[in-house]
Amino acid sequence: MDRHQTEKDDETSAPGRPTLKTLAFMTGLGVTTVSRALKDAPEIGAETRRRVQLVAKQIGYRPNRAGVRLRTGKTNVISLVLNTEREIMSFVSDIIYGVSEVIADTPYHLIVTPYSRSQDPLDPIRYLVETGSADGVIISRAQPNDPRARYMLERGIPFATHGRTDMGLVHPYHDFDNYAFATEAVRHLAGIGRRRLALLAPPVGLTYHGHTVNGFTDALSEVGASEVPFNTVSIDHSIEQIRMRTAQVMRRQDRPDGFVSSAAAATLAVVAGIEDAGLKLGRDVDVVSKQSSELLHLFRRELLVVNENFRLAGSELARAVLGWIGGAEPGSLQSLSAPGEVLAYRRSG
Amino acid sequence: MDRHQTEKDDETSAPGRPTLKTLAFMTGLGVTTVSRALKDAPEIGAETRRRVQLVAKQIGYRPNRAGVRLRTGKTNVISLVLNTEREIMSFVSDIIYGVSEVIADTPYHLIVTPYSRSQDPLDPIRYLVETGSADGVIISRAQPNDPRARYMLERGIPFATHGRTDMGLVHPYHDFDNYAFATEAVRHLAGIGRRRLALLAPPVGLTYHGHTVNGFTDALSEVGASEVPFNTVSIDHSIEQIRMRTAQVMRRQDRPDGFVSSAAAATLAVVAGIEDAGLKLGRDVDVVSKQSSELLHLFRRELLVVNENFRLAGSELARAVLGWIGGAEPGSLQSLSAPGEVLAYRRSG
DNA sequence: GTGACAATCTGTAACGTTTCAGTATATTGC
DNA sequence: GCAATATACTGAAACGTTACAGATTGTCAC
Repeated sequence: MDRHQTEKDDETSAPGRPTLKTLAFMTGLGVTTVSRALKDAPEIGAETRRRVQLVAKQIGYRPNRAGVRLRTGKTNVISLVLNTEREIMSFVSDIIYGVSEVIADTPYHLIVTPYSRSQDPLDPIRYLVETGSADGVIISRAQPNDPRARYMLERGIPFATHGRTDMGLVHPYHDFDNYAFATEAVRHLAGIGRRRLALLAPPVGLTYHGHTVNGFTDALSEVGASEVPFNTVSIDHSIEQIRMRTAQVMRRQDRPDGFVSSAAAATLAVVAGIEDAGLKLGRDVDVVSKQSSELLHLFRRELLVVNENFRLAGSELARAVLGWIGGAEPGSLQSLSAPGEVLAYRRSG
Repeated sequence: MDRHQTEKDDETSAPGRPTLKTLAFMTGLGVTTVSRALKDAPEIGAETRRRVQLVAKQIGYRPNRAGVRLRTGKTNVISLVLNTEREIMSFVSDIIYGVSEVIADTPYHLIVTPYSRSQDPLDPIRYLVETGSADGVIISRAQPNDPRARYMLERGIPFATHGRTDMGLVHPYHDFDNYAFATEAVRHLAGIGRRRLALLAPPVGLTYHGHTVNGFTDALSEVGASEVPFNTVSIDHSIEQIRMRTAQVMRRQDRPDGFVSSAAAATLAVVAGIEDAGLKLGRDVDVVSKQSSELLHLFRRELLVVNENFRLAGSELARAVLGWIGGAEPGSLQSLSAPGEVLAYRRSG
């Protein structure tokens, strides 16, 4: 009766995709043996192993994800959690591709889990953890005291953050060295004679706001330049708001003669504001901006740029999560990307 | 013995997330009844139904995806298939958010399936279909004779394409009316006195290349303007190539006095090329460009723009796939987005 | 020859869900 | 009062996988 049951289905039911049962029938072995043979278990004879693997390859066997997931809890999914309104456009695109590159030859799938302004950023994380929807999570916009990181750390679910936290807790991250970016930017501006600098910073809640501001102010005192306060807007504000505030500050007599901007789109707004005030980039004022795709030099050739590679960030983050899932020490999965030189495409005037 | 088995686990094993078994124990019903009650099956008493649903809500029951998927084959996954190298940056970002909006209050997850230049575009589709990894697929960069669409149509897997095909086969799609875009662009340029126009078109293989070219040439003869051939580059070419070719053509004496460009990034390159040749936008030549984020007017205020909304495209595509999955007629799930007016931010000179 | 032991292989159960084929109980027709 | 039928519920089996606890050999020491 058992025997009967075991054999009745498979030789006839060819149409579906092959399963362990199919392989078992074809090789004349038990499904357990096949299962173990496929993962190179030592208690299976070497020849049997090869034989099973050969047949599996030939007929294109692919383990059923639902079966594995149900049995083991392993989802083979990495979730990328993104803010629907606030992420930089090229960030989304590049980080996805970066992650994809790394997981391409693994069984992992990438799922994108979005959340919107109105929601608690913890919501999507809770969902993922409670439903066990992913083996690992990547979050962006890290905060010094990040409830999401804390939450995942408590539940023991592997994750990596884009940006660092500052809670005395150790976890994988990848970050761009925004302190170095800001200091280099200030030094460069000082080097071309700029002395009154303004910073268009990242939004206040995020960790790299602090890094950027610190780099900026440290370098200011190093080179003996002064700061023109410009903290009523951040790169998260709308193009229009940034443009207006820039125009305002540029119309004052104590206006800045140099800007440091943390994002390319925001830089477009800053330049527009400068020109609204009737001033000329490269003559009256210089702007150093981060950019993630090499387009700013087309916009205004006088712009000074520092490149940040989000695709690299994506790869690093993916590597970090996979590493943690694979059992590596979280502390060994942290990386910091150094900014390159400040690039001047061409000076005008 | 059965009895014993059935009851032994659940009252004690609280820690894990609730399953149908948990609910069955709590309500004193069988798992079958609970399962049916949760999906409002008519053969379950009205009061029982309400009771089960109440308890389920209270304890936060969520069906286990792996269980459902294994049993029914339903994955509750939509896959967005993207070309790692060729997609427009903002397209990736916006379409993901557009899709997300629509699937937010459904059980669907969005997985991103990338493929690179080197691969056959059919590869990722085959993978998805063979492994049954998604209930529905969204593809971009539709071709007149699209093997991916044909393949999925043959296997009966629901999908939607960004862009139309032209194979006499009916399937859901969303498209921007690029024919209308091109005609409007040409008319506008003619309206401001431009008579020798060049088109920076989409790459030749894609369906909307044809739409754009047809709109362009039809409108040319309508307004009695002439075409300056510019088909050695497309918007898929690199910034540098487009820039160089533009500069070349602008140095000839029979140079164009108007451009129509199908993508914003490419437009930056065109403008750079124009200026390389020592000419001035808005005086010597005008450019009408599509854009998907409202940034071009910051770049050069003389640019003429037509907006294309990729977030909308994402939503429409998601709605289309879900509709097909839900049993709607594929032919009823097609939409075309009309371009708005050509927007002139400010004329110079 | 026998007991011990390693080397290979195997069946059963379980993960959580839905479908199928029932089983009780109440209701109806007559 | 009894069969037929509707109503409300139920257990068993199956989806494909892996872990567990064997089972069957063959080999070796003595």
